[in-house]
Amino acid sequence: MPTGSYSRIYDVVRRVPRGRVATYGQVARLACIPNGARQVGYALHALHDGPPIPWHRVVNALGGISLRGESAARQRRRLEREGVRFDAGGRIRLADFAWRPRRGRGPR
DNA sequence: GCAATGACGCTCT
DNA sequence: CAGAGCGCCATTG
Repeated sequence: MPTGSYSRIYDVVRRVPRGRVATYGQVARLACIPNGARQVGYALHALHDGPPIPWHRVVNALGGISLRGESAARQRRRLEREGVRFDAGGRIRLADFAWRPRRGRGPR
């Protein structure tokens, strides 16, 4: 484990409900890390395996998959299996599938 | 400790 | 609408 900072990111990603997606920037913000979108991607990459985190529900701000090669195809596959639809451009319509968490969500 | 890298985001062209 | 450039911050060599 690199640092405890990632725990916060994992905690947020774990809250993303099935059939919905969150953007890297959104996760970063929810994890109290403004402008930390890259760190979210970095954290998920380090996720090699172990904790049951729905990393595949995290996409970029354009609603597309930032991964390359087989990894991207695999993520898309999983999302489609959850009901997430992709358009002809391989992008998700965030207006319909973006996760809308309720602020705070914890106490209060 | 500095330089380079990266599963990003926003703005301009 | 698509592509390129710059900024952001943590991890790694």
